Amino acid sequence: MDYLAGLNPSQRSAVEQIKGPVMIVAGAGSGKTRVITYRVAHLIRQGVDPFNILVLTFTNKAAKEMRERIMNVVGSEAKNIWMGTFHSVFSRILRVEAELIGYPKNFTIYDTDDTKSLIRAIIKEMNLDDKLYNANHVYGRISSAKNNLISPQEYNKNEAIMAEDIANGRGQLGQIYMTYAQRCYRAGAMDFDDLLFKTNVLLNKHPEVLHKYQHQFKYLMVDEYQDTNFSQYLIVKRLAAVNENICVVGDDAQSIYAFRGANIQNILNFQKDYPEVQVFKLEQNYRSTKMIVNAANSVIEKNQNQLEKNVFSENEDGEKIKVTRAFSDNEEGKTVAEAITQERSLKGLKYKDFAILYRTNAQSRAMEEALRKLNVPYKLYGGTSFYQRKEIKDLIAYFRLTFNPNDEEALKRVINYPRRGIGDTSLEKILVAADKQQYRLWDVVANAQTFLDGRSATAVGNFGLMIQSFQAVARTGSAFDTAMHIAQHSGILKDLYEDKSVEGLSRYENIQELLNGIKEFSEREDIEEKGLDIFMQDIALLTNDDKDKDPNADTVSLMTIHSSKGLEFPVVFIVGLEENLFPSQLSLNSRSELEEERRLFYVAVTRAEKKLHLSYATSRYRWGTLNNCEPSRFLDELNPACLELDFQPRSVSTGMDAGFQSERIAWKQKETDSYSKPKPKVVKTTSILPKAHVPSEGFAPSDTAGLQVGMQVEHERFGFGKVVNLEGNKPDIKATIFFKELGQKQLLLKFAKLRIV
DNA sequence: TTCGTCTCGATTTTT
DNA sequence: TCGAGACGAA
Repeated sequence: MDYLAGLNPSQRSAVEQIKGPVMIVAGAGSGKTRVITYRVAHLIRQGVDPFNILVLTFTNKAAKEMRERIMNVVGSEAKNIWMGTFHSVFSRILRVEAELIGYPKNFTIYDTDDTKSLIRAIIKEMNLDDKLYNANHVYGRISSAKNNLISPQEYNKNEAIMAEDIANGRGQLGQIYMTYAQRCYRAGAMDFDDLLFKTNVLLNKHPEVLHKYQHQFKYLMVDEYQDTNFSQYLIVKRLAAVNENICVVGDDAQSIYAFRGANIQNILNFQKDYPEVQVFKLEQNYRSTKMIVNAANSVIEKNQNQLEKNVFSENEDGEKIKVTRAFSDNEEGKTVAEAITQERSLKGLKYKDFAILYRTNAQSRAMEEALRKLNVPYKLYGGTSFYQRKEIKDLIAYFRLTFNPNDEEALKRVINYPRRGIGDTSLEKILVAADKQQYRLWDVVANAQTFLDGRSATAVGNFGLMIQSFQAVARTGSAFDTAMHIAQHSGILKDLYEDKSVEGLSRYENIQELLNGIKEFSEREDIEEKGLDIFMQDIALLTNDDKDKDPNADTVSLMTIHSSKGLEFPVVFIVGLEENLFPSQLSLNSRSELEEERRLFYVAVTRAEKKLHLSYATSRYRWGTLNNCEPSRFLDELNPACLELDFQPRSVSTGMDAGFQSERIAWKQKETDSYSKPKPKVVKTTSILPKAHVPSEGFAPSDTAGLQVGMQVEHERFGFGKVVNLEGNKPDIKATIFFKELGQKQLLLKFAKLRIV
């Protein structure tokens, strides 16, 4: 039981409570992973068969790490635990049970690109306006329907949803969803959301299957529970219904994926779902200094509706948080880079002790340039992953087609790559033929002569024969031999080899790397089935999972705050603390979105162990134009006692207690000044707008959903006014407002920042 | 069918 | 600014 010795009392009781529903509320840096891994180890030590334990995580990386750590305690038994991401665990189950719900066992998993491409195709086929039916928007809509377990049929029957779509001028959305689902079904494909949606269908329609897994998974644990969506919630709830040995771990303060359907209510309501739940709170932060923890607390307390907890640190007080103001994004980069070199030599730190976190990927450019100038080695996280590269996706599309020739997206991708004279027209004919007669795609391809004529029939026929030959090879060959055969005979390898450009070379190398990976897989001794089809099964579920990131490399880490979740660094820089950037402009419409931004800021702050730097620029290039920026409201929200400014904030009033609020006002003042005495400056659309009105203190735009004619409003710049008319449909509602100072103006509600008075 | 030019749109993204 | 997708000409 020595592993229990290193735990504090609340950690220890959370580990030891193995029966019944348990909720562990784990504050940032409170040793959460430790508790989960020890709890699983403890279950096994108490005689629970690893095979009866299911642990669900959100990332492959988390699953992998935990498994390794559990192995350190209990040894190789840990191999038999069911542990993985929601998607990987349930796709594994679906591969076994797929036929019960009408899918082939070797169904394809459509990734986001496949999904969007199919949606785009459907929108086109239906002759809809692709501006109005923007593929991203439609995808979001379908995805959230699935996450809330609304089937296409239910979607179309649901009056509220239909009314909303019609009000938005998108009455055909339900039809698109319907068609999309049919096309996926016909292609033998599931998208990411389907892996959970169809699992729910399976468990719902087949009580015997539900029963089987309920009895197999006697103990359930869910990590990052605050990030679960309804679909995931229900799967967990169903599986746990018999034994109720369910333990969820999470931190509502770190819920940052609501925009993707995560429902923070799942964790907030857990106690309602299981009234007899045992709640354990891990409140001691072992990661950060008191200063950082206090600062973080001072921010997060501005959110309403939280699980009550008191995160504290017994570490050293630590240094104050340094706030830097720069004139531009480039200057911000420069100060950060200089601070890193300085602090590194001053404190004897390594480059890998530093991280630069930002809200949006676009911000990395200025940072990268500055680091390069000072020869600071850095590593950029995020971005396109290996498996998202075009050449990799192309080759994989051939693999997909070999095992599931009805895979429409794979077919579209490679039927004419490399070039073989099958253009859009022929492809369209194939799709139309399949659609009209409800044939499977492959039936059309394999019988090309029936549907096409002349040259294109031959070309498509040959393509079909080629895929068949791949299937024959796959039946007997090893994963590697099959993959190599396909790479060669599809013409991909040749096509890339002939491209001698730098990019072409690296594409060729990437293919080599994929093939090497498959070779390694072929030679693995710990698994029995080693066909290419097995290798393919999880490939869509792999992401950046750091096949190339060497954790020992001494480099500064650059990443978005989202991808920093779960990580920690001695010194952290959070850059771009400006209104409309962080918090993001798009989050200002609703309280809940703003609260999510605040949680994001909380996550960022709590990544730091020893020292935190914050910075903002007063101007920044965005989409090619120079914009003026104001300091983020989050700077105001931090406890001023934790801050150390490297400049004198201009104060309009006393000069004392000058927070960023006054800095912001001062900034506005400055804009007004510069307005009165024009100087050669980069003219920006917003800066030439009237600035006469100084918004009332604490001005924050209201949710304008309920705005009605006759209401009094305040506009950030135009001042007070009265709504005289509203026209158009959401989200393009146009309001006519009569402003006291400026007269009548028309504003689009989605842009205008209005406060309802 | 293919290739070059144009236009639009643009957060975050564990899967 | 940058990239993907659409569109039009050869």
